[in-house]
Amino acid sequence: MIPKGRVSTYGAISDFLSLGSARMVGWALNNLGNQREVVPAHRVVNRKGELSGRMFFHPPELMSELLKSEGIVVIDHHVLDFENVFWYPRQLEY
DNA sequence: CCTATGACGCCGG
DNA sequence: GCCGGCGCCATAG
Repeated sequence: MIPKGRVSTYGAISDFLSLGSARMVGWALNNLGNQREVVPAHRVVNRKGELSGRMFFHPPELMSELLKSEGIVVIDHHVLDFENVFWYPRQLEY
């Protein structure tokens, strides 16, 4: 659900879905399997706006490339202007 | 069973 | 704001 041009965090998603642990979001993303195509995993960063999961992309630079193609500026593995780009999960948004 | 290890994050000092 | 400690929970060994 994360809109293009925005990013969310492991903690926010865990909180919204009441998963009990932000780690579970990382676990889920790592076990997407065939759903990799429909889940925008590249839009999930840690609470500091850092691309902590970049090593799971092939190649690793793909994560920042995807974000850049959506208008997000990434500098040194960090989302620029993170506070304003951050998106907290809601019901739906069009 | 028990320990260690994470795509993590809150809290206290 | 940084850092250590700890809670979190699925998995591997």
